[in-house]
Amino acid sequence: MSVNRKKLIIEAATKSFSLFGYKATTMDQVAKIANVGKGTIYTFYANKEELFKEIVDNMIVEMEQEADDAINPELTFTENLHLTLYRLLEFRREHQLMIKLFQEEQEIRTPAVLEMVEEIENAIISFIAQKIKIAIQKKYIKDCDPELTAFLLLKMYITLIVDWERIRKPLNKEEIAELFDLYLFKGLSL
Amino acid sequence: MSVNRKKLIIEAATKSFSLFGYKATTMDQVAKIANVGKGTIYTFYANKEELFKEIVDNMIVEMEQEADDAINPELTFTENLHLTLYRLLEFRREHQLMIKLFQEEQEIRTPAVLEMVEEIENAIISFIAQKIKIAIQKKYIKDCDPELTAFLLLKMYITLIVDWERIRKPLNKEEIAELFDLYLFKGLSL
DNA sequence: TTGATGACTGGATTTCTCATTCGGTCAGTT
DNA sequence: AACTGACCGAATGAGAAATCCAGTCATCAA
Repeated sequence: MSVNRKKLIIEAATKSFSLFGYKATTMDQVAKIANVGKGTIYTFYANKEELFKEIVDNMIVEMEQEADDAINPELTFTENLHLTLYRLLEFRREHQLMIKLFQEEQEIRTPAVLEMVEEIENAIISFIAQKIKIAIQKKYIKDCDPELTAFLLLKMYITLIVDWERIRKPLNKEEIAELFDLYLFKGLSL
Repeated sequence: MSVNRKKLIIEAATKSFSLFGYKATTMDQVAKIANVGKGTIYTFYANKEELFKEIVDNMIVEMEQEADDAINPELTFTENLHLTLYRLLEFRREHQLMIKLFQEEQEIRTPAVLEMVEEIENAIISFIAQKIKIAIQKKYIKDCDPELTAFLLLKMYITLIVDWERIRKPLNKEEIAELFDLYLFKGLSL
């Protein structure tokens, strides 16, 4: 083959979805950026949604890698969990495609986007649940439902970082780590 | 006076807002149900929004009374907190006006409704924060920011009852009480 | 004279119509 | 056989016209 057309398409689509979101990206546009006939895209992907899924799945892999990189074996489980969650939320906050996706989820509610956002949430929860499962096995924490715990941890994290900021003063990284430790690990009881 | 027109208006407005929501309730409709001229409403309330606020504020008072009724002095603080939060969320789930409000908040996003929903949330948080503050004074729980804690407790409760149900099997009252106790009071650490 | 009223107004919203856009196909080209 | 882009029609958007409704105020009844 002369050039890797599939790669060109993926790059073009990533660029376009990140820049304009799902709805505002047209297949003509992707074809043009990729220097490829529109029909060629359909030899690799059945439809726009499948192309989108490929791009999002790539991003999820990238995100999980970043989260893994945040882990430092020198630190305790709690500290690492904090770092991981923080990195995941940072990724959500900084990554162009994520930003566009959440915007589109809120404002336009494109069904394909709602679906993908759900997939991203599930990927995050599975990722955390995996870490929790290991922590239970290694007796770092009490026995509990890993999925439910992961779900709760994430929600609590989002509450501390995003929701609380919306109504009161934002918290810095250290304060969040402290609160996280207080509420979920030490517990409120004396 | 022959009849208490203000009372008639409040009753009519409560009925209409509960049945049709804010947007779909017309001042003509309220006037008709109350058997009152439309202009009369404007002698008591400056505009539709003020009338709405009166109705919502009445509901908040009712809700707080119900939550207080749920408290049983024989039980521990944790158990009572659980009962209170549970009752608050039950009220939210059962009360016709609440249901309509949350629906309208999600689907139509009427600004006046968004504002009122926020006021309701704030009322709930203040209510819980008050209980927390007392619990700290009486040394039932660790020292912590009462507002932030109330906020987190409520969010966590909603997560356990509403959000988790959406993606997995719903939890019953006892399971919630148990999880609530595990996560927030005992903590995950061994 | 005063509290009550409902016809009236105009800005906002909805509905209808027509024009445009874009996902997906396929006949033709290389 | 791989690739292309003109073409199709369903979906969406823009614009105009019709309708709705919050809020006013001239009028009325007591």
